[in-house]
Amino acid sequence: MSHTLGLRQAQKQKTRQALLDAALELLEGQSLSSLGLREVTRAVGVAPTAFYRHFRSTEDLGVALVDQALGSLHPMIRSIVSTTGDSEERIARAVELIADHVDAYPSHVRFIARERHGGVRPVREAIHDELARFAEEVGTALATDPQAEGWSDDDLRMLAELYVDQMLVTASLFLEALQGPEEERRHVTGLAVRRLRLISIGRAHWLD
Amino acid sequence: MSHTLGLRQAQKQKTRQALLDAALELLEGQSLSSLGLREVTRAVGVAPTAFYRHFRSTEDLGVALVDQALGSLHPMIRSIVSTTGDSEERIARAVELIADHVDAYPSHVRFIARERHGGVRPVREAIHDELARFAEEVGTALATDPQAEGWSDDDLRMLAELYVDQMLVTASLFLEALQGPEEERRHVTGLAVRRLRLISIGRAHWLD
DNA sequence: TGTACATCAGTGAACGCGCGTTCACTGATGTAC
DNA sequence: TGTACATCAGTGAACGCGCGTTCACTGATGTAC
Repeated sequence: MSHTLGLRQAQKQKTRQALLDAALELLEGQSLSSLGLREVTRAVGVAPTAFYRHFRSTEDLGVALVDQALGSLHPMIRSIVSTTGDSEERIARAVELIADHVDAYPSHVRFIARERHGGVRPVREAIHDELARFAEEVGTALATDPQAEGWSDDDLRMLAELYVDQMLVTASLFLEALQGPEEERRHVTGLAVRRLRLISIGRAHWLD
Repeated sequence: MSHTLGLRQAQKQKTRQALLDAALELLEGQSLSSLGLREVTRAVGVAPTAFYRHFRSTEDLGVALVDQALGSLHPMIRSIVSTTGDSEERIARAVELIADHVDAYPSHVRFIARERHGGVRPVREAIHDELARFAEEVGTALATDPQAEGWSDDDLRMLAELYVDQMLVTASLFLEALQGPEEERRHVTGLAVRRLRLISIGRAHWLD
């Protein structure tokens, strides 16, 4: 029979997740470097000291949030990468998937955009490392594409990083448009599609 | 005869600038949303209350920093835009100018990268507005290029924004490489050049 | 199944500290005559 | 040029407050027999 968590462990996980969720919500209006431990526990409804049963510090909590936020991004990247069809179809599908992701996890996207260049080094580095892994994955996928014939490893890596960057920039634009009218979101969609189209054209003529 | 500031006004400006400089330095290790007024005055060596003679709050100081940081960026953009020569020469020159700018004003670049998606709305908006003006300027310059014939206003705008984004991304990469070995900086240079080259190629074949 | 003991997530009081903000002030600079 | 008054950048004491961290604790859950 499979191992079920004891009651105690399960309750602990629940509190931990509540702390992470509360922190993420509080981070919509501020940066991690100003997030207080007491703020978080107050939002959850536990004593401040309970925080230490789960994290050493808010910095430590921030690193855990990176795992969570980029964990939700990973499947989306896999989807985009594994989409089949011609260039134009794949672009449309990628932008659609990004928009859906922002709808589903706006606070994850905000957290990553904010802390990617934020004031807390370990968090910045965790994001950086994870994004490098994404680029690696995208690069590997690109390498299997017939279009990649004749490309150097360095150039493929460059393209992969450009795609990952564009994905984050696009997600960030959708996030800004989240509150706005439908028209604004369509504008972002159009912009993102044309950016990717330009990159795609550049890619097609790279070896000319 | 020209108007010279009185002694009193001159001294006030000096203190104000000292506050801005001290804040910028403190912001190398944290975000604006956690910057304290007392920290800043302590670094300058004035009483905490003196702060209020110059700014309503650290948020207000942040907006003033945006003016200063993007003010230093503006001439660089003009330089890049007004560079003549073929595509490859202009790309090399642009990347060189960006690298030099990061060397000259690393804390300006760090501040903009950090607060562009940071936790303080008025600062975020001030950066956003100013970057939109930069894109406008780049777009106007692009429109005069013979290569722009047949391009829609929307597509030109898209390209201009892509260039402004790339400039910031590149500046941010140079910033990360600032502490590292010369080799890393050459790597960033190569990467940035090839990114711009890919965009340039996409641009050349946009109307195919 | 029942009992005795161990574990440990969450508590609540207490601490010293630095924060932002107020206020009446001082004394150098500026201005009017 | 000198004098009398106004301005105002910077001061220093005081305030109430929320912060992160410590500590001994409680009582539900887990384990050994």
